[in-house]
Amino acid sequence: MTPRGAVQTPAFMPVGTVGTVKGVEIEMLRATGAEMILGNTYHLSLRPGEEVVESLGGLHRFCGWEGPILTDSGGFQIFSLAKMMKINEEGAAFRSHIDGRKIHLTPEHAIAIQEKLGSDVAMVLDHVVGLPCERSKIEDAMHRTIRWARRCQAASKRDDQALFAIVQGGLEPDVRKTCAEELAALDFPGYAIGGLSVGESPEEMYAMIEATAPHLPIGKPRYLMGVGKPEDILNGILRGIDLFDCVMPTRNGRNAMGFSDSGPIRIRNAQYERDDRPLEEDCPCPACKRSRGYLRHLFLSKEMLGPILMATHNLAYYQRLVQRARTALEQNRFPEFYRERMDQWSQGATTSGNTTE
RNA sequence: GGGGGAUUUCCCGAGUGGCCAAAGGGGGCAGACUGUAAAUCUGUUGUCAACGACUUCGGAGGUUCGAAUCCUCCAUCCCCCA
Repeated sequence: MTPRGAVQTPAFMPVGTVGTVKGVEIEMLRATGAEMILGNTYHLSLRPGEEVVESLGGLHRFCGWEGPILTDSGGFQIFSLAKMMKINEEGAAFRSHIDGRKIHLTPEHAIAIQEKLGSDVAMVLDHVVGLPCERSKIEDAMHRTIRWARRCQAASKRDDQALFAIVQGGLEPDVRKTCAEELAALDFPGYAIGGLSVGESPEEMYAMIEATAPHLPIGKPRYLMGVGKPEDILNGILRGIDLFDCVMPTRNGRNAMGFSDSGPIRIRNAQYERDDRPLEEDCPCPACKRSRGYLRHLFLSKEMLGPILMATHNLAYYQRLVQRARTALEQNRFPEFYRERMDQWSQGATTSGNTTE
């Protein structure tokens, strides 16, 4: 599927914004079962700069990950760094979050940067708006995203790099549909659904996937950007999504939350002080060779191994989750698997996060 | 033996008549985190029948309408002079 090998889908791609999946060494990352990871155009362009990455052999060699890499375009930063960004038809003008200098990111720049980084999949520059948002703004952003997608397509030259388009449209089903159809006509090798998990409810998000997916070309990868919690992943798969990425396993892991089949485990909580069990009984990750009590101790002691182990566990958990989903799909029993998982997670939630006492 | 300084809520440490259940840190407890400005952020941390009441600032008395804050004695610790 990519020049660096196939990726089994549905797949979860860990996020390595600045050329590292935070806290997780490449060896460990591979061991979790991850096949493809993310990098970020905006961040890497700011530091160390795409020229530097290129001169050091491209992003793969630079960071040591030999598998496929997808780079995000910086479109998400139009949303997340909105306070220091101005947008117009030409592109986005950022104030660097590092040193305050002005950065111009146009669709053409976004492509040029990603070509220098040498990722396997590049993303078009899109216009992400936070939700809720008034319809007129959503329409503007959607049309701009399509115009920018055309410009990205025109600027794209590397034939060893796929370029994915991104569907926008906020919470307006018909705007999503229009966007999907117009982008589908442009014949991109893959399509993403963007602008979700930016303030809306899970139900609204699922509804938007349903409003979009049917209008995307059949047989091409569908990537739900930035999503999400374990239950969001399964809900995405249920609605036909092939690719996911999210900072949640790494960030929440660093912040002492572990994911499990019984729901989230806030490992700092006093209830785990003398808990001899691993986070998850059958998990093969290095964190699960230790007790919850030990992991808690690491966090309370502010030892860096805590975040490292927890992030690693979460990535392993996410990989095992999509792996199990793949198996269930192959065996034609995904709905059962889905039901089973959702039931157990919601059970864990009703017992106030107290997983197994 | 003489002189001076200290003692504050779990810890450190502000506060020197009312606006003090008492600043600020730390620690504890709980929560948040969805294409990463995040190893970050938020709330909470005397007790209770709790928009009110009660008990706290080394101990015991006292002054005052009112004391962590002023006075007396006691205890403990530190410094200086013998």
